[in-house]
Amino acid sequence: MSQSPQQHSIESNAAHSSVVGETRYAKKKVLAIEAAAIVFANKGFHGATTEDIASELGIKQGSLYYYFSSKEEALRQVCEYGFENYVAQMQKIFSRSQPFEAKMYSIVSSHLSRYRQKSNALKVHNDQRLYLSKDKRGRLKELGTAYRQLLETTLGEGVEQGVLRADIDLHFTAYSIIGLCNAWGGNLIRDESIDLFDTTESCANLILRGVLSAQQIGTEY
Amino acid sequence: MSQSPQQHSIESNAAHSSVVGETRYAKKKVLAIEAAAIVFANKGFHGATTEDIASELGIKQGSLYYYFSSKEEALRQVCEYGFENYVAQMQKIFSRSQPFEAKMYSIVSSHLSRYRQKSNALKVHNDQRLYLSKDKRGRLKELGTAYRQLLETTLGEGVEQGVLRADIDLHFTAYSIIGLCNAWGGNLIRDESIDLFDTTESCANLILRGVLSAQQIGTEY
Amino acid sequence: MSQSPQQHSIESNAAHSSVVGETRYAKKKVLAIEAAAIVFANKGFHGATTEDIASELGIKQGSLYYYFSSKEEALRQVCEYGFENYVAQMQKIFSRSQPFEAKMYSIVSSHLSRYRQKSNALKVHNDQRLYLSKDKRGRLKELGTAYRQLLETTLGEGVEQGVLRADIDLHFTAYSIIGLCNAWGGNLIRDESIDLFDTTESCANLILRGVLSAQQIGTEY
Amino acid sequence: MSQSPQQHSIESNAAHSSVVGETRYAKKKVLAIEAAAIVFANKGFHGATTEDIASELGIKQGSLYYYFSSKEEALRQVCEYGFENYVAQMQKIFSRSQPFEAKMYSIVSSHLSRYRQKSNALKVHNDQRLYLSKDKRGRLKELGTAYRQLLETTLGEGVEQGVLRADIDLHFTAYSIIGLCNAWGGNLIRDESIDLFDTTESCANLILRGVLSAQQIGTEY
DNA sequence: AATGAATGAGCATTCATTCAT
DNA sequence: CATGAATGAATGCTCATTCAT
Repeated sequence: MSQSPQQHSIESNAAHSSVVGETRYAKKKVLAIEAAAIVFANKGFHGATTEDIASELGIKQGSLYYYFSSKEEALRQVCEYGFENYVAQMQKIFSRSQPFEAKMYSIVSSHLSRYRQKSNALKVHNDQRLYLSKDKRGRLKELGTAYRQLLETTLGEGVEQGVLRADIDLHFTAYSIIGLCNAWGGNLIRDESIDLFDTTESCANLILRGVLSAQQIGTEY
Repeated sequence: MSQSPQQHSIESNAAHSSVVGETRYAKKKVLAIEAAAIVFANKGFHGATTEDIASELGIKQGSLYYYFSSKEEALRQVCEYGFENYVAQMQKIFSRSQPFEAKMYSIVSSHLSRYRQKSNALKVHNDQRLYLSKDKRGRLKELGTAYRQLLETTLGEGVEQGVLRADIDLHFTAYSIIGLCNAWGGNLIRDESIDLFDTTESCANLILRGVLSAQQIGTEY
Repeated sequence: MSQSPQQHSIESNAAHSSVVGETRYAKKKVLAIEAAAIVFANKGFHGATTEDIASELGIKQGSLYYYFSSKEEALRQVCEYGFENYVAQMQKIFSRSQPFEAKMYSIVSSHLSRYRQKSNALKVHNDQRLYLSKDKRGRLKELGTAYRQLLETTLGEGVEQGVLRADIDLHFTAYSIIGLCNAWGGNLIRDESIDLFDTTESCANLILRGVLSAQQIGTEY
Repeated sequence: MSQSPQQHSIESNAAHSSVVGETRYAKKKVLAIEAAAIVFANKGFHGATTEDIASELGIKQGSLYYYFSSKEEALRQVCEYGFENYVAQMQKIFSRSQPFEAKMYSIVSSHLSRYRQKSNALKVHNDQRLYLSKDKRGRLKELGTAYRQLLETTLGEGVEQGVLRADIDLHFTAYSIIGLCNAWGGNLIRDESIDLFDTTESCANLILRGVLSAQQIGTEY
């Protein structure tokens, strides 16, 4: 049915035709995903047309089906592409052995700078993944769960080490960190004048220390 | 040209024919806005069809145009409806004289409970307003600016009173509070099992105190 | 089916309820036909909406059906209204006993001045009557035939009297006079700056004498 | 945005890929314009549907948009197509050096035979061009002006040569010739039994000599 | 006599998708 | 690999028409 050449999909982990290079197809497929990401990020899944994506990629509309078997499939691949990259980077951070506070800076910094580098795919994952039919969300759910657990584990370690308050809810806190970063990520993409470093600082600080002044915390807690 | 009855739009501030009752039209118009809000919240602006909205309202598709002159106009009215209500409630809170910490609880509580009460219109405002053409966003921008200033002012008072740390960025903090609440608001709508009270507590706590334990703060700050 | 009160249709020749006055209905019905004529003349039958007509008449769209049982019926009545008036006036001219040349002036003058007096109904008859379904054209065909015969008869008399050339085709000539007048009628409505008297003179002259100079005619004929 | 292939519009004057052949697209585009002309001529612009045009062309309704970006655009192109052809043919006639009277026969003959050859596009131009929005009429106005000037110039020459009466209004006469021919053109399309040659003769004769008999002209003029 | 409200059918337009070349 | 051409289903919107009040 589809003309898409599955024998060399970049999605498969199959051995490459050569050790060094990727096939021409695989290279262009990445470009296709990125083109789709740009378009979905700007117009939303339903607001985007296959024509938009094709012209972003510099090919004709019908030719897009050489790379994606359907528009929804394009969305799935964009989401996975964006989120996989993201999670992979986060895993590196989590595996590093460093003070908790520094780790938190790294987490936030990584998240935000990824947005600023026009990582449209991640934005698409965050904003549009719910438009995927359930049977296409499997891999994303896996990744999401893995990621949140990683984050929760890290937070749990912080609690055990006495660096974090014992009364925080790990699940809640993980979600909140992600939510806060996503909110600012959106701002960073929309408004280029926002300073990335300042925002990273502020976010990490808010998460770590909240807004109350020291004496207040002493007083009431 | 249009058959839509502009003479009694609920949007106008014109005096009603009687103090007590709204016209039948005005009542149904509100229902229409709410129906549109439900549909837009679930499917997104571009994913929703006028047929979806009409059937949610219990009328035929074409009849919807008796209430909205276009789909985009429906989006605009939903956004304004949701945001106006929200801002009005916030203004009440801001005008109350109460300790800062309590005020923060009120702000978060108000924001989140509004989502839980299926305030789809607010969710639509947050997620879909960017699909409005620029010339339809005027009122929304006004409201948004007014709201952020209110929040920033409140935070500024907290700083002056010494309740909040002097080094926080008011603008950043205001945005962050809104972003965090919106993230959890989305979760609350999607997942009914999440406890509203717990979430409110946790959000307010995170914003106020962050995650670090007391001695850490003492140590490093 | 229709709510239209046929008992006092202005179309019927039934005795009026009073010798002097027409009923209120009959008066407004005429206004309705004239409103429809204006709209059809400007926008064409298919380009016009019942809303256009109603608002021209100063009532609400649904109310129009009190006067016309359907849009097409409105067209029929406009056409008949316009053409009946026109034919009646022509009949007066034809019945007058006067030199042929003067008669031709009268015919042209009557036709053109009728257009200039915003006789939209006549324009509608000329331009839009073909959009009537065949079973609604009966009366119009009668009138048209009667009119053309009248005109042809008049031309025939001209030939018999030796005023007109013997070799002209009566049928052709009648059609041509009508066609020429209609063409100028359209111009007169569209462009108010065109002088009615000049145009009448010119039309009559063209029909009577053509464009050739006298000696040419002598020479070649 | 549109899938319509603008790069090879037959409207452009760009060099063709080969001297001999037009592209397949260009050929079918002409067919599309002619199909639209037939439908518009029969039903009027507003009375015609894109489905009518598509089925006349033998394709599905949606596919029509491969050739026209909108229904109104189709009307514009039909009008220009019809009128351009017509004006071009007229220009040939005007440039020929021949006695005035023969020229008039040519003009009328050309005009009428064009109608008879089912030149629906010309009829559409005459009857429907006013339904074009003003910003789409530019080219048509140019052509119309050019044509009328040509005709007026020719008539002016006739006057100078003494072939035409000195007292005729060039502008008026030009318009009248066009109007008369259009009126008969409509008849010729509608009624196949009308003889083209006779009609041409009669029209030219009427324009040249009018209807009065020779002695009358002598008498009164 | 008129209106508000609704309907349903029609229509222009868009767009994902297919496929021969 | 890529494209031109076409399709068909959907979808926003219009509008003549109906009818209870």
